[in-house]
Amino acid sequence: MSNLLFQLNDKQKEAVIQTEGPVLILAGAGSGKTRTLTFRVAYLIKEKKVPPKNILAVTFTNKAAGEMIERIKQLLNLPQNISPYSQYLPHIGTFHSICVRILRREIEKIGYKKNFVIYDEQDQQTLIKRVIKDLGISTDQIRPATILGAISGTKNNLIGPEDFRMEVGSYFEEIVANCYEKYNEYLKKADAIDFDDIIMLTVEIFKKFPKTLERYQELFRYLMVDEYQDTNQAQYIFLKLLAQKYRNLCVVGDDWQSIYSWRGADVQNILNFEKDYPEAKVITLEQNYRSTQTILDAAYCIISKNINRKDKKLWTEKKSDQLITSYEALDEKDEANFIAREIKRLKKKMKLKLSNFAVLYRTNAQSRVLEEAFIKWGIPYRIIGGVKFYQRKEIKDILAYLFFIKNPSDQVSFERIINVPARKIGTKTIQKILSSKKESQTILDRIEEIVFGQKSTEFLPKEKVKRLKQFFELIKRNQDFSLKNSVSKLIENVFFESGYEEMILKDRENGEARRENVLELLTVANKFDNEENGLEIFLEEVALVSQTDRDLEKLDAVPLMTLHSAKGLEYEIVFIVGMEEGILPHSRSTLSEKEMEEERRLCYVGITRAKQKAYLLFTTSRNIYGSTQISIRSRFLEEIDEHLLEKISFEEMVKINKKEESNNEDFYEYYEKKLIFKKNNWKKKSKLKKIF
DNA sequence: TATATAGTGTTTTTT
DNA sequence: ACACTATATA
Repeated sequence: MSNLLFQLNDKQKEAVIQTEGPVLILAGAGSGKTRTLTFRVAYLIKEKKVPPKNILAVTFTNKAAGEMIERIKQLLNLPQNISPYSQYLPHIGTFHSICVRILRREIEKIGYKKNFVIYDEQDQQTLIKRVIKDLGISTDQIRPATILGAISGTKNNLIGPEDFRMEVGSYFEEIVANCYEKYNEYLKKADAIDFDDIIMLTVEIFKKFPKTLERYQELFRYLMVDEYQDTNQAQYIFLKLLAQKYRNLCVVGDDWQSIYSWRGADVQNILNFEKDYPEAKVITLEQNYRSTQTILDAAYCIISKNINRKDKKLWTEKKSDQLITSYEALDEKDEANFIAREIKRLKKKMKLKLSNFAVLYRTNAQSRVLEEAFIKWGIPYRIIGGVKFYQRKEIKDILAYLFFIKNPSDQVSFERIINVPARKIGTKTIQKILSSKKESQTILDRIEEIVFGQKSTEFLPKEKVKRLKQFFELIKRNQDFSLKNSVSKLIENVFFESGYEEMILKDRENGEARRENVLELLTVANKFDNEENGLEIFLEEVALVSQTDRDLEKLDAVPLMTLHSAKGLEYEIVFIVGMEEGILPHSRSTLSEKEMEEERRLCYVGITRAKQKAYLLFTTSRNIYGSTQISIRSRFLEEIDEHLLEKISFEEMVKINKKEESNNEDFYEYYEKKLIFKKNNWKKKSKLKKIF
């Protein structure tokens, strides 16, 4: 182990051996924070002889947790196939996965059933719409998403419906208060909790039951938290309560990379750590192992304009041989073509893989033009983020069947599947079933009653009863089936029997692809086939896992993603597009200084992803919401010192490419046309547009 | 209940 | 430009 410490620099070592008491590690971009954290865990176990089960490490993504477990296994020389719940491994997971585990054991204390289901964003949407409808609120003025956002923010601040009502100060808040109450009521009726509840209810239990809290304080004696700048109030209190007794709380983060405040993350948590824990040891990791000094300097130019931050100065031993390149494109198409061109050129010249590049943008809408250009130039690309696997309709539908089979009270899942595939059962019939249902009755039981009851045809038309009976039998059959068969077999069964397969294959265009998605789900489910209560574990995992780790990394392709998705990643060459006022910084952020600081951090995160070189692109004019607008260079671009920048004009770009690749017909032809286009000025734009 | 049409609002999304 | 949703109509 002490051998291993040689692999760390002095500051990192300091952070590792300071095992007792509160520790704040301010880890700059690329300073090896995950490495430090992992070593610290290994050090605690090997040198300090702390039992692994007394260590809790919290990350923000399942991916990060998975990677950390892998690295710790290696450091501790543990077998690869060891169970993640083994006593030889510390507890490592996201806030949500840790809290769900706690809730499964303790939630009955506060009157919930312990086999609750977890509603994701889509489920929440459906539920809140139902609430709004039932309360008779008009959606002309207020959008469901706004109300949901307000409720979520409130939950993140640990404010319950009653407390919220007391603080109501406006008409809008009054509506939110009403919705909040009913929303929670409906959740409870469906034995469901939402993402925010996972943390909030755990804290509630800790506060109400000191004995229970103490048990967890004893268990998690050593606490470590990654990405601390992204914690919200609820998570902050959760940690505070757990750390109260032993005060062994080590947090790692970088206030300069806080980019999720709009989701409730509070930078103040990291900025105030020393106030909360006056005896805290503060260690700053400033040596950067990723980028060149030029990149670090340029990034510093931008971040240094922020007032609300701790100061630090990143440095590197890497020498800089490349400046930051800025390119003024004619429009977004030229911008995209420049990148495609440049990637082709550099890939050859520097012997890079496509996955060594990355294109980053502020908004998802910007990806389309890029995709078109990559297709045109025949460059494989991959969109990171975007529509997630588990959010695709066919996957959600099949999962809803499983959820309903497992929990026949689950109203959201019920409404999702009752008429998919079409069974001619609409809102009217659904309404009748639900409103006639007794409190203690499951939805399925009520349907059974209707279908087999004496006066069934008085209650509903014959046709509907027949359809409902088919649905009832489908669910019943599969409930029985699920008792004797594996999850994957169950999925298969549901997929065929429900007529879902038949339905999606009618979609000539995407049917086959959608079918393959379901088959992909089957592959995921296979992993749970040998587990005791496979269905349960499978649904749990599916509710908490996003799709990030499912990216097929095999194919070499250029990753395209938002600046947010890029956090934590690194690439040799990084392109940031749309360095324009209104895009980066985004127009919605220009009103408040706080939000402007976040945009600046976003830009900082983007630039510091680059190991060798960063390109900053902007346009002269851009098509936005269907109309062309003249663009203004981003203030962030102006903030970078002149001597760090190399500006390439359109003509220079053409010259470089002609010289280096005069044999490429495609390219030659394209730029000839573009040159003519530019000479011909703006007036003829529409005419020439057709050529490209 | 399914489908056509007009109207609307456009950030970011680790769980 | 475009996708999504609420409303009208078959």
